[in-house]
Amino acid sequence: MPELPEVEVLVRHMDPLVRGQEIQAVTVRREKSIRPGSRAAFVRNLRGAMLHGVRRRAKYLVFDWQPRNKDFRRRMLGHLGMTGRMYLLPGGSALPRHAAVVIQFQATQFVFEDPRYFGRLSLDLSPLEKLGPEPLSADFGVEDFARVCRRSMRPIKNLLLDQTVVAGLGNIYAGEALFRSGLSPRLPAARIGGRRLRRLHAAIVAVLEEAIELGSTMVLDWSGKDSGNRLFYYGEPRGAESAVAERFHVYGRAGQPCRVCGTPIHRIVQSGRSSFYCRTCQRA
DNA sequence: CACCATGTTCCTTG
DNA sequence: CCAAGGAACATGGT
Repeated sequence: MPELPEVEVLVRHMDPLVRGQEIQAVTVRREKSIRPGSRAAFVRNLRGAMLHGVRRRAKYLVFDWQPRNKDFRRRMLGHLGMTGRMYLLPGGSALPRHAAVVIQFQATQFVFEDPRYFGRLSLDLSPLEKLGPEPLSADFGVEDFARVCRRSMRPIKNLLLDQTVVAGLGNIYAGEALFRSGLSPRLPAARIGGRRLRRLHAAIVAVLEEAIELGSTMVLDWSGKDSGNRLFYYGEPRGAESAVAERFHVYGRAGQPCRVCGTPIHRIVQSGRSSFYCRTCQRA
């Protein structure tokens, strides 16, 4: 489920539910999901801690708490990888097969489930240091963004996936932002002029904001059972069926007509990943 | 059976 | 040093 908007919506749901909760017990059912780090150190640091809350940075979740011993760590990083989910279940509920880590609160249990094990939890916060600006904050300035683009010959799609350039875009929203700004994903970044770069910058912000807005209108399937709309674990939309169905303009739509001009959406592979775009609306 | 998949990191090659 | 490609991680959907 993980690009910036999905993590943001998850955090907004989860923060009020974990804030003020005391960690009674921690079960690491899959040690590889604590990475880097060991099960023993992880459990020792979390047990007895009082959660302050959870927030988002790029695609990461940052949990912070008051540890039971002042020498213990007070923050944890979470990443959902490709298929990770985090949710709360009533205490004592049956766990899904791929529940990797379970944290017990008073009446509920936090579950980190991840079939593919690309996601992780860790007490090591250092990955945050390498991240570029948050796209929805004032740190994401159009001038800085333009400067980075102008000195790179990499295809713009690849640049948008680079978390040091802007933090939080993934394959879906990078492609959607390029569609919205009318740019081919193959364009060498340095060949995009100031005007088009400004349009791209604005498209990145708009695409992310709209996705968060859409996600916020849905009811989370808090049980974690629903595979939801196949990409994320949102449950049913509240009176916004069509918005969900038409959520993407290009992602996953190879062969289907462009919503603007009707040209079949084209699929190419860049750096081993699919890029979808309209060859009429998105020019080189 | 085949192919594809929202992410990151590491390694090799140019 | 930079950029690109492939592999690895391991499973599930179509």
